[in-house]
Amino acid sequence: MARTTGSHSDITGPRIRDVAMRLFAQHGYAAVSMRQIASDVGVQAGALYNYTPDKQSLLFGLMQGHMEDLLAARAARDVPEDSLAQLEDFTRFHIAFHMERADAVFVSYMELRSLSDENFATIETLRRRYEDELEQILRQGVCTGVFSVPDTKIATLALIAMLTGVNTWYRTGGRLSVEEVETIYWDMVRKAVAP
Amino acid sequence: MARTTGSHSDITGPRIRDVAMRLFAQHGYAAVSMRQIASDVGVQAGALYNYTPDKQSLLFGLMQGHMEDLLAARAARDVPEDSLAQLEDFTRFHIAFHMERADAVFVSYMELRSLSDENFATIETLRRRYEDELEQILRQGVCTGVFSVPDTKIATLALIAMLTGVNTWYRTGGRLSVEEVETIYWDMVRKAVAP
DNA sequence: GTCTATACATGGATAGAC
DNA sequence: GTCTATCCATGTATAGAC
Repeated sequence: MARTTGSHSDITGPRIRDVAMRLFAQHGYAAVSMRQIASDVGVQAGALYNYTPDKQSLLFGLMQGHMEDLLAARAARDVPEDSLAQLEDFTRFHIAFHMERADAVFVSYMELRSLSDENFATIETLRRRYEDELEQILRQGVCTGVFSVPDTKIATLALIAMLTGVNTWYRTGGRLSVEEVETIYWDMVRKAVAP
Repeated sequence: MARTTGSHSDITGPRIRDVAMRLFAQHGYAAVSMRQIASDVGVQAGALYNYTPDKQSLLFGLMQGHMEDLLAARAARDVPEDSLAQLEDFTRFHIAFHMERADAVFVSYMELRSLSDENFATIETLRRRYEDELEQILRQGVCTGVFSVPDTKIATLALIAMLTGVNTWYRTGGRLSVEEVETIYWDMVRKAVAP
């Protein structure tokens, strides 16, 4: 059936999000203009406001979407029984998920300060929920003597920082596959928390 | 002796750098205006240009100064003989140095993309030189069997990411002293690279 | 060395025609 | 749903007086 010329609501929306994510990751939220986003999408600046009330909401939607994808993907996973297998599963999941979404990870970490207070609180809650999963694994393992760490909260943050650091150097098409990177990091994680 | 009223070249210069570092860390380079920096310093915007040719040079000077401080502080240290002691020394040095300069560390990492191509290359060279020191320690230790890591380059980046991650959670005046934090991280680093 | 004043570009966001 | 045109705020940087 016929559609009015120039009407692409089902295409333009996702395209705006894709382009904004890429530009925010590359140059930073504050350094990217709505005109630049529109130009890359192939529309005029005014058209963007059919999809987002303002620039801040566009950023927040991207970050919230990323965090919810992360939690949903994590929740969809079968959790092994013993602590060591759980930690390996978390490590491999974290690396694989984050390597596939370099832009979203970068934006979600770097642009926390660009969020309004209210939006920041929302994202922080989601991020904390994810961190808590790792801390639970560590805490239980410490209880049963499978792991030994000086402080489960600090170890959680230290491991996540280490794992997310993959994004600073990994480039798709490099000499290592995702699985090889997973294995390299798992080796270090396993030993770092060993008794 | 008398000084012309309103003349403070020896005070204003450092103040501009301090204020700019703090504001860049808090809001990001692109989000901070020269007017805002001037306002916090207590001068008019035009006066800033007696101290920096432009905003980009101000950022670059801050980052270059930080990296040179880092390398100088590192070079001033006595290097222990055996690999394990070298790694502990590096770990404690990195944490203590970075914890004391949270703003500079944050800016130097987050604002790499705000640098011009030429300035970026200069900073990258300095950063690489620092990373190479850690990689040398790891490489030698692997040779002599003191350490075992899957890949010294990746291990270097993983450890630095983990250590620098302290800055995401540590706040001065918290429950842990700098030395306690050093010890907690050293425990994990030591084990992570153990054979 | 700092000020006031300003040139000039670019930003977010909106109004109304199609 | 998109466009053109525009409002108005804010940005970097400079000129010239003091």
